[in-house]
Amino acid sequence: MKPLSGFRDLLPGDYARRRYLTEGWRDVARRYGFVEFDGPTLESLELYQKKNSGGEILTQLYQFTDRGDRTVALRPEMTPTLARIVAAHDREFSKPLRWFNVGSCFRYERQQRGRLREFLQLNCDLLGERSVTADAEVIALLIDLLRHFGFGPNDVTIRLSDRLAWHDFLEQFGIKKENTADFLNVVDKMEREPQEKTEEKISLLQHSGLTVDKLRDFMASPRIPVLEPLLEELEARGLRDFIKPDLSIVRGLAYYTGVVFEAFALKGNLRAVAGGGRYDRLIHDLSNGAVTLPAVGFGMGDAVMLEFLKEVPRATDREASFHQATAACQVYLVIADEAQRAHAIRLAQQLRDAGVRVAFSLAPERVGKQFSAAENVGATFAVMIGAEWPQLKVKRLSSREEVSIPVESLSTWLSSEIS
RNA sequence: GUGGCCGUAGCUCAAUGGUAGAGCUCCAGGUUGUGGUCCUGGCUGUUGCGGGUUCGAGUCCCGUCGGUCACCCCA
Repeated sequence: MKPLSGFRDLLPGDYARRRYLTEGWRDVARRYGFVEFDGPTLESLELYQKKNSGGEILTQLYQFTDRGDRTVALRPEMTPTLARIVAAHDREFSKPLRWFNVGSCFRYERQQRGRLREFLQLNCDLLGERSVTADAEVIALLIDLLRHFGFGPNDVTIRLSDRLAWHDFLEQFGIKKENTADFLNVVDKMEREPQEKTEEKISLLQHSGLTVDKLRDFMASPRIPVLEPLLEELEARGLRDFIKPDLSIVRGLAYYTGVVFEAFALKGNLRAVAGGGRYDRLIHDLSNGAVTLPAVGFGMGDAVMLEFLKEVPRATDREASFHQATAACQVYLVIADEAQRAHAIRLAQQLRDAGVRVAFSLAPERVGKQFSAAENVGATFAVMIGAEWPQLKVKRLSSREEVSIPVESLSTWLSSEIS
């Protein structure tokens, strides 16, 4: 019996990796004053259809009709849920809101490395603030998340763009607002398509004098005026190294209105590890105009991150030390003399009361086996309880150093050794 | 959704169309107090599944399911 395609069983080792990731996410998000919230995994299909998410994501929905004849969908992303919740509780919170969430999302896609049908996503959103500082704050949080896991500017780049730059550009050529979305779609694809195809697409849109060359010139322009204030803020934070302005980033979701960005892994042939942007109209539209809240945020997926962590040695080392520090057990009691078992069990209990992670052999076993078991559960120390009770031998398994100490000083000894 | 490659023991893999194997893991031993590298023994397979060709199919053909890579797109 295997799980469904694109879904995962998490064995303890896998789950430890997930914990490393999610604990890091929460730790860094809280450093920025973000608070955690959650919402339902299943939503009304309508939430995603209403001009909101738009585009590709609608074709990837896990949707069905429930027993009450409601058309529902597993959430493919968190933002519509967040927007719905915030619109409903607008008056209960002072602004701005700094909210984050860690939860499962679902997309019916063909799976490959770093892409699954159920994945965990970190979502961080700053709501109720229109200023560029809010954009900077959110992008700084994204960068700090990456730095926290050991990634530097040589490992990952934030490609940064702004849809406003495109709106201004299109206005010069008299391209109508209703054609903007189609046009951004052309930009989104032009990196990957032959020039003739791009030309053909452009000619289909009503315009005056726009050519592919002009488009390329614009995209190659060294300065993007609308981005300057944001870049200055990031410079002031010392995070400019991570940023690469890139007008080809427009993103597929329909609701973005301003700055958009994607964090790209430069190693391991991976894909975007995170993406987001400003969506100042989503909450307004979702609430039919009842609530207007500007917002900016991003999502980061676990599937790509878990692969990415394996690609960068510095990140891998950092993760390894986490796993060592959180191993199943710190102390393994080796019962060398069965006559002392009662003492050993009492000792185990005392240590556990003191917060130490302790295990021991549940049945009589050869000392050699017990040492193997100590190794296998990742214990730092083996404490041997034998005929010389109440004297104990304490062995550090990594170095094989052994000291002999009386049982009453074990607790003190351990607390000074376990850092 | 489109295309390429691959499905053999828990894992990694082998087997010119002719009796399904190895290494690792796991389990039990190496008699009575010391583990990562020793020795011995043991367990596990409807060769992904279903058809077909053949005296005979893990091997060839078709379908199907699963994995993987690329496209697509994105976390």
